[in-house]
Amino acid sequence: MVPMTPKKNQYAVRAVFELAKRRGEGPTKISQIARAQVIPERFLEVILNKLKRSGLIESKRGFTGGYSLSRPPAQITVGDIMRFLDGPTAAMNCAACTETSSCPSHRRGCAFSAMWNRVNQAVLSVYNDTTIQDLLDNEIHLKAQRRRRPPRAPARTEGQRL
Amino acid sequence: MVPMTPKKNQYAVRAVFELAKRRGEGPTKISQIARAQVIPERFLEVILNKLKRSGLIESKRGFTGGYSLSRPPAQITVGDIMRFLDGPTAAMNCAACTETSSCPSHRRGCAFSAMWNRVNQAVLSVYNDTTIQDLLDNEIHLKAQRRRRPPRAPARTEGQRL
DNA sequence: AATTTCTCGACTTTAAAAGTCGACAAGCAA
DNA sequence: TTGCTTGTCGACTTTTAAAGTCGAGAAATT
Repeated sequence: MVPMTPKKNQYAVRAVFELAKRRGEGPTKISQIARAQVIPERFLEVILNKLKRSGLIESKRGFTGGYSLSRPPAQITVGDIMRFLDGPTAAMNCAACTETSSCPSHRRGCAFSAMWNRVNQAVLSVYNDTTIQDLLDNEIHLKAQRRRRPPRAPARTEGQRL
Repeated sequence: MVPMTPKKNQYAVRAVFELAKRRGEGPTKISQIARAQVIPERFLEVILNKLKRSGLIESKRGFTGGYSLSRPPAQITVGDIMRFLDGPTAAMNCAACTETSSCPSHRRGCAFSAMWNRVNQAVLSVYNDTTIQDLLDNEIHLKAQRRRRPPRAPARTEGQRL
C-alpha cells in the first residue's frame, strides 16, 4: 500500500539514532553501531561514509576512531538524513508525470500530479517534523513502559507518540 | 526521498480513471485504455484482470466486450484501488519492525515505529480522501486552464487542487 | 463458423537495491 | 618505527521485486 522506505535509508536513520544515544562517549565504531542496530557491518560502512559528506556526522580514524554526531540530536531531523541520501534529484518529482513519455497528459501537470504532490508533501512533513531527539524520547518512554508492566504483554498505546 | 509509487499501482489508477472518463459509453476495451493512458497493453491485461476481483470494475467478453466501472466515480477512492492491489498484508506494517530479526528492539514497537506509522497514515489519508471524481474534476480544470492561456506557458497554480 | 475480446497461469527480463571485498590511508601505542 | 586498529574508497557480486511478455483457452458477437 504505502511503498516501503528503502533499507539503506532505515539503516541510516538507525545509525544516526545510535550515535545520538552514545553522544558524549567519544567516537563510536562502525562495528559497535552495526551490532547495536543489527545492520550488516560492511554495508553500514558504505552508508556512513556517504552520510559523512552531509556534515551531519564526523569521523576519526585509528585506534580511538569512530563516528560521532556533529550537532545535537534536537537539531537533526529524519528529513535531513533522507533528503541527503536521495539527493535533490528525487526531491519533488511526481511519480508518473516527470518523464514525458510515460504520462499521456504531461504538458502542464496531469489530473494526478496534485495527488502525487500531496502524498510527497505528507511524507516529507512527517520526516521534517521528526528530530532524532524525538526518537530518543520515544525510546525512553517505551523503556519506562516496559519496566512498569508485566513482560510480554501486548502493546496498548501504539503509534501516538511522535 | 519519498519512495515511488509502484508503476502497477499507477497504471491501475490511471486505468480506472480512463474508465470513469468513458462512463456511459458501454464497455471500454483493454486496447483502448492502454492507448489512451500509455500503458503496455499486455501488462494492463494482468492488472485489470486482478482489479476485477475487487468488484470496482466489471468486464464483458466478445466483440462488444471490455471493462466498465461498477460504481460512480465519486464512490471510488484511490485508496480503494491501492488497498486492494497490495492486499491487507502490506496494510499497516512498519518498515523495520515487523520482522523480528531486523529490528533490535522489536518487542513492543521500537523508537521508530510511531514515525513509520505516521508516514503510512499520512499517505493513506491522501489516498482515501481522493476519489476518482476528484481526479476527473482536476482534468476538467486543467483543460479549461489550457484553453484560456497561450499554449506552452509554464504552469502557475500547481499542486493546490485536490 | 469465424472473429473478437477477456482470462489465466506460467514465464522472462530488467533494474535497483542490498550486500561484499580488497587494497589503502590515517591515527594510536608500544 | 613497527604493527595494530580504525575509517576510506571504488569496484564488484548477489538478490529481489517489479515490470513486462506469452500462448492457449473460454465467452460473446456477427
